[in-house]
Amino acid sequence: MARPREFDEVQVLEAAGAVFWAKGFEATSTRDLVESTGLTQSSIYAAFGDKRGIFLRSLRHYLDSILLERIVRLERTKSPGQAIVLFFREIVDRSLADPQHRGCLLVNATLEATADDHELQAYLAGETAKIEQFFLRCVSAGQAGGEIATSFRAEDHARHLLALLLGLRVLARVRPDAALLNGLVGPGLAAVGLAWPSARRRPS
Amino acid sequence: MARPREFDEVQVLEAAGAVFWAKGFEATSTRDLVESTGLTQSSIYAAFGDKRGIFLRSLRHYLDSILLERIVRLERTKSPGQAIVLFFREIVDRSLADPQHRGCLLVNATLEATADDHELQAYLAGETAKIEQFFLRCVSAGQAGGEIATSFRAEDHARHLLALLLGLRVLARVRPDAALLNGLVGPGLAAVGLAWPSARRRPS
DNA sequence: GACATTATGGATCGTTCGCTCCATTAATAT
DNA sequence: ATATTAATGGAGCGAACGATCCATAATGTC
Repeated sequence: MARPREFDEVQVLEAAGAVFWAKGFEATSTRDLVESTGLTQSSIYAAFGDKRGIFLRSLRHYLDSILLERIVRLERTKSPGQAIVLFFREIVDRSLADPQHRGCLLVNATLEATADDHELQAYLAGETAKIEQFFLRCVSAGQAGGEIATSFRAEDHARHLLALLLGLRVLARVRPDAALLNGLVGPGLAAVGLAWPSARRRPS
Repeated sequence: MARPREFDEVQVLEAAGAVFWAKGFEATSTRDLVESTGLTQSSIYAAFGDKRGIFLRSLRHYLDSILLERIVRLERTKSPGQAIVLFFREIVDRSLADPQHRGCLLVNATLEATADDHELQAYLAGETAKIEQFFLRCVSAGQAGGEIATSFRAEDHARHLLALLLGLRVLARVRPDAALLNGLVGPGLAAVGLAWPSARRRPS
């Protein structure tokens, strides 16, 4: 047909996503993207349309390759309760391991999206709902199997776990402290009747 | 001495804060501030130094007049457990009542602050720590009085409540839904042994 | 090998950005 | 009154912004 691309799209999306992740959409300039991806402005605009386009693409790539992958992997190989516990285990560990303390690209994007941007709002709402549905499936199955507390409806347990996750990711950005992040998960998981390995229960 | 100011500083800080709250720091231009405050650029720069200056001042005003006020008021007039419950009650109600779905200015600012901005990071970390300390005082007193569960150390209960609050505020921005926001608080407060009035326990 | 098609590199477009200059206005101090 | 100090209004600064144009390079089709 024509001249082929010289760049690998996945590599470019990850390079661009890393900058958006660290600095946010507004604070990232197209020159920043040129520097991080190695592409020229021409190539970026030819391939992705505009700045918003490459942002949405890198956000989608991040969600599919990291978040969705984690959900699928845990749900396939672990029990419902263990899937929840290990989900939080991985999030905490990755949050603490990131020297840039970037938190979660989805959360960062969510807080930067304005109310009038209906398209992005709808997409972000849908993605958080995916996480919620993952928790819901785990809780429902866990309740049926006796692994998870039936104190509340599965829907509300799932909502609570979602909020716990998002709050954890906010704190990961501003206070990436092991005692804080590990400590808060214990009571959170206790609400659904799950034990958090690193939790120290109150000496009594 | 000299010519007095023609504007009311509190009004200006609230007008500026409202814009930063809705759009974020980067997406707010100094022209936006001119429009929302009614001041000229000259007056803004003379009074607050630069864009960052008026942002920090309006953030501080927001925290002192809304968040800190709420903490002081509830802690003075309510029992430890009820202070926690009513704190979440007010947050949920205000989140649902805001037609712009702005969430929380503190959370928004936290997610926009980059890791290299040590001054802002330290300030934001300190403010979240203030909320955590409020929860800690309530939990400690509540545990001593038998109102709050002693299942975990008071520190971890407080950390969990902080994460719950921040997660709630994230969801308030992207999914301001009554069933979601009310539903997630029930299991969260149950972890500390508190009842959430609007919670529907599982029919069994 | 000529042609059509697409990618690339680099310059550059018009706009908006944060911010400043300066003349003017309004107050107090002497 | 006059001098002094600070706030105001408006024009405008240089720089950075998102985005585009165009000549050139690299491929497949015929």
